[in-house]
Amino acid sequence: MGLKERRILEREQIKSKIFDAASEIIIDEGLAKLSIRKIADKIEYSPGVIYNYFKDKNEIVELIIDENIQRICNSMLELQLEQMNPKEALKVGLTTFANAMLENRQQYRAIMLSGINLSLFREDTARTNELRERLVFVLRSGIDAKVFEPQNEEITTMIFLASMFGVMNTLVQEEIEKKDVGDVIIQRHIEILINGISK
Amino acid sequence: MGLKERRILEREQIKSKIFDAASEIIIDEGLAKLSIRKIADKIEYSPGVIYNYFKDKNEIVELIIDENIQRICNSMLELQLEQMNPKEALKVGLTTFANAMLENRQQYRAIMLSGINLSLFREDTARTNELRERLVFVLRSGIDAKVFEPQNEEITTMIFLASMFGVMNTLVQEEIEKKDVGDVIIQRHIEILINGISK
Amino acid sequence: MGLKERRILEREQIKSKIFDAASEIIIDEGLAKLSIRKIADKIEYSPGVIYNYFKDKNEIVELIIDENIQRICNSMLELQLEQMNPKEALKVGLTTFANAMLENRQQYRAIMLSGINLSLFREDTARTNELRERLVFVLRSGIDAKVFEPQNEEITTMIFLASMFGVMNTLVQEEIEKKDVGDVIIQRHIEILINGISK
Amino acid sequence: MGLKERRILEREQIKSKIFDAASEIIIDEGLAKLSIRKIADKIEYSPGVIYNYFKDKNEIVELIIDENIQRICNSMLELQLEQMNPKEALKVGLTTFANAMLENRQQYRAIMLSGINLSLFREDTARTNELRERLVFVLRSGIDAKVFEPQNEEITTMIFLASMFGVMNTLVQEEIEKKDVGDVIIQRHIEILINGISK
DNA sequence: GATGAATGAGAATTCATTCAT
DNA sequence: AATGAATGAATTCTCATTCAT
Repeated sequence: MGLKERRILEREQIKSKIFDAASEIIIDEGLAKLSIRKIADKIEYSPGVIYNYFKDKNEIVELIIDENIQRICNSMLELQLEQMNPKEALKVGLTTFANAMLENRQQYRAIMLSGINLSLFREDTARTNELRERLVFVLRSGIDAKVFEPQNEEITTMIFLASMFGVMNTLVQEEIEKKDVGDVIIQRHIEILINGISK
Repeated sequence: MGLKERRILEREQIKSKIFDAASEIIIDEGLAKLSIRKIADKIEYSPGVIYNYFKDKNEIVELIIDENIQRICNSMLELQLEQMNPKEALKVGLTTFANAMLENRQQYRAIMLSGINLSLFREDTARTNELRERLVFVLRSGIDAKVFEPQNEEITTMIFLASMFGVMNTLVQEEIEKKDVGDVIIQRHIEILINGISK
Repeated sequence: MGLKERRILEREQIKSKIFDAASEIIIDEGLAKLSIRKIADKIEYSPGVIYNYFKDKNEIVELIIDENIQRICNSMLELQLEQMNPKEALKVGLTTFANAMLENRQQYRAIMLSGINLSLFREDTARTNELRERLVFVLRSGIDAKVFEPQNEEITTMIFLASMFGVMNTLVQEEIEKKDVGDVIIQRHIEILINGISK
Repeated sequence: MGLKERRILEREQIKSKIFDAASEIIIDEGLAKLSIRKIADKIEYSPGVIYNYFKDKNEIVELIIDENIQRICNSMLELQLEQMNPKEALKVGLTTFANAMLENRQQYRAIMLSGINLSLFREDTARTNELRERLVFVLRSGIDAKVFEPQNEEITTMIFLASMFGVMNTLVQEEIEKKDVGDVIIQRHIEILINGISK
């Protein structure tokens, strides 16, 4: 491995370190308490160094949020929902979505609270769009198959996602960390939602 | 009225003034922009005086959040849900709850943003307890009347409230301020939830 | 003297202290080296305190510059130029102007170099306008009296002021502080200018 | 050419590159925006390398200023003033001087802003000395030819140069960039100066 | 009780300079 | 000679809180 490669590698490592430190601070203390100085302290570098790797604090936050949104979306988009019946598809999809969100609890909270989760509904991020379209597709299939009540699929999708967010947020806030309790709540929640739109 | 009483009264009045000023700032500019200086400017007192009435800034914020939670709870607790059939009771109750939350969008957001809405589920505030109990009661009536599926009412209550929070949060964040659009979403949401637990 | 008056007085004193400290720093080290911290160090207060008296650093700088412009303008505007013959009026006016500028050498340099002396020609500050008008009037009188060559008075005024600035700047920079040497140069300069437009 | 010579040549080339990059930045963005990082970016070298060629940032700035002073001086020194009559010589000389200054407005401003144009009068830079001597010579010729008033030529030279600086500074600051307007002012200015010392 | 000046710690950011590689 | 990461001190500004009056 040449010098250049090592440099690049090291660079990536430090970038990761900064990224992870910021994530941890968000997890431990919340987004509002994140500061450049705290990150620097955590990685035991001087504050200025962070600007060698990121444009500004905002870039770090946005990257963390983006990364999480991508991860959450991807988890569901990897599924082969089209091959399942609509109810099953919804159930599997939403469950996967929930689990992906709970994977990084506090980071998810950062997303939720930063006002940036707008993007899930409004901005044209490829992934979030895909996610919504996938859900809309499943709902439409179900309506066509006379399994779901015929209702505006866009609105239903929005409600489902928003509702998921709310329940996830509560789980995180209530610090219901025991997997079994959380799972019961999530399952029941998804059941209610699917029931709620079924004939 | 003796001197003492007047003193106490005056004290309460100033406390209120501070409280209201802080509320207004949160409503107008958001929790992040709330500062002691701003409160002081608004009430036309000096900053220091605020510490004669409140321990610190945090206490004010917590009180405001509490008050809003109370208000939101009360709006629903004032209803005579017992006299309605369970479905109707749920629908009216949740709609009222939603409207109460949307009344002060920014303050509601402050509640969301501070990790304090824990209290809705965990802390033994009289009002929040009552709210939960009321919902549990309605659910139980519905189960007894064979209108709702027999399921753990505590969990269902939690899910309902959390789900409401999620949708409200999205409405506020998406800045869906037109009442009619918001109303459609809220109604559809409540419909899904009630349908979801109905036989 | 009541408490309030004393407070106001003290406030003015501190404001002056800040103002003077800033002036001194400009004088000693130049505008580029002026910083809030340096001011604070000089007055032996904490940096934050400065923001109790001035909006920001810029306000301080602008005030210093304004004040000096006012002072310089006033010195000339107080003269009764109309009662003199045009040549005499010009000579007295420009000499006064020069002396006023040299009074606060470094502050004058701050004005000169800050790019703010624009105002002398462009902005509609009452005083600077008046100054220009006064000179234009003198020139016009001289032209009417066939003492000066008929030429655009606005342009001549601009050239005179700019030329004065240049010579003053050089005197300050060259640190020609001995009054007699400076005076000779200034007198010769003014002579040349007046000669230069005379028939 | 031996290895040593090539090394020296290369060294000079890089030095030039740094120098030119810095000049461009000053021209485009002004002295205040000049930074080592920016220079490094421009020449596509790393920041550290600059310190192999220059002691520090200041040295670069001073060299640029020197160079500009040289250039401005040279523009006038190249003229064959001795072959003209004194008035013509002054007019041509000062006009050339003015145009040379306006060629690089920003750099000229850098000269003004740094207290370094001292050198024009005080330091024994060969070129600036020559410039002053040339003007002194022209003035003396005029005095001998009874065209100019007999007066101290050193002082007159100083006044002329200082006056030119003042007017140039104003032109640059007022952003009078249209050549025709600027030219009128410059010509009128030079006229006044020459008139001012003529019999 | 009220004042409001002052503090001190903290925020983000910039940048000349150094130095191990 | 060149790299570029790191430093450390600097910048402006904000704000909760304290305290002498």
